[in-house]
Amino acid sequence: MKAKETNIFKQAIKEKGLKWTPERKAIFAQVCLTRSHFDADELLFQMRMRKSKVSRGSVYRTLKLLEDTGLIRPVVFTERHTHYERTFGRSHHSHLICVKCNRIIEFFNSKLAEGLKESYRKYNFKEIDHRIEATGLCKKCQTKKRQ
Amino acid sequence: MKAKETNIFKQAIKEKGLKWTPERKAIFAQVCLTRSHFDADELLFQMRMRKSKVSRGSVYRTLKLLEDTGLIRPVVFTERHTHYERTFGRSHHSHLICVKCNRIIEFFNSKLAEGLKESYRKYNFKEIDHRIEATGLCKKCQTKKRQ
DNA sequence: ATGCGTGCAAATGGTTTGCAGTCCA
DNA sequence: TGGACTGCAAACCATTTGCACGCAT
Repeated sequence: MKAKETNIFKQAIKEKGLKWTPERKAIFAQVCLTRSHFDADELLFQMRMRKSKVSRGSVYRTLKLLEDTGLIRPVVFTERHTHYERTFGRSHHSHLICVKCNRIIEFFNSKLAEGLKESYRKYNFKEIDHRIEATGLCKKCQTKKRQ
Repeated sequence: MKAKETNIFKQAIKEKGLKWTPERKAIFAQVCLTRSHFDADELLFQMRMRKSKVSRGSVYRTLKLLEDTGLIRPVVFTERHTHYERTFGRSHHSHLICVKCNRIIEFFNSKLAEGLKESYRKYNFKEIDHRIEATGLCKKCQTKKRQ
C-alpha cells in the first residue's frame, strides 16, 4: 500500500478526533488491496490469509467507519448481506448485473450522469451520492438454453 | 381493489401451476392498497388493522412470489430490511432520497433513461430492470442549521 | 491518566425453514 | 385424493452490542 493511501484514512480519523489503531490500519490496508467488490467476511478471510489478526467485530466497526468517511460505499446486489467497493482511486461508475451468471460490468455513461444532475437540480437537492444497478442478461446468457 | 388488479396475480399464479389461496389474495389486495413503499412488517400490520388474518411467514413467502412475478420490486434505502414498491399501475421511476429527513421523491428523467438504454446496448445486455437511488440533501435540510 | 477501541461472546432482528395439519385443484 | 399452502415456532445468519481489558493520546 502506498503511503498516500494510508493517509487518506488516517487523516479522516484524526479529523474526527478518533484514534489511529493498528487494527484500523490493517483493515484499511486490506481494503486498498481489493480490486472489485467485497463483504465483511471476505475481507476478514483475506486478512487471515495474510496472517493479519483482527476480530470480526472490528471489521464491521471499521467498515462502517469507512463508509461514514466516504472511502467505501455499499453496493447492493441480490444477496442478503452487504457488499462494498472502494470509492477512492477509482472513477464513479454504475453496475450492470447479469441475473443468470452474476457477471458484473462497471460502466459510465455521460447522458445518464447528466440526466441525474438535471434531476438533482429540478428538485433542489444537493447531490451526495447515487447508486445505479441495472439488471439484465449478458450476451452469453441470452443464447444459453433455458436451464 | 378492482377485479382487474386481482387478476394480474391470479393469472400469474395459475400460469405457474400454483394455487390461488385466500391468503395470497388477501396479501395481494393489501399490496394494491399501498401508495408508496412498504416492508413485510408494515404490510402485516396494515392487514391486521383490517382484521385480515395471515401469518408473518405467508407474508414473506407471498412477497417473494410477487417479486418473482415482477409485480413488486425491492427498493433499497439506508435501512437494514427490505422495502418494496408496486410495479404495476405506476410508471417506472427512480428515487431521490434526502439523507437527513428521509424524504423520498420519485422522479423520471428521459436523458437518464436513454443513457441507461445506451449502456445496455453497448454491453449487449438484455434489459430486465434497474434501480436508481440518488441521495442528497433536500432544499429544507440544506438550509437547516447543523444539528 | 483518560477514555476510546478491541476481542469475545451473547444478543438482535429480519427472514427462512421444518413440520403437522389444511385445503385447493 | 394428494400435493401445495398455511400457521407456528424454531433456526438462520449477518450484524450489533455489552463488557472487561488494553492501548493511543
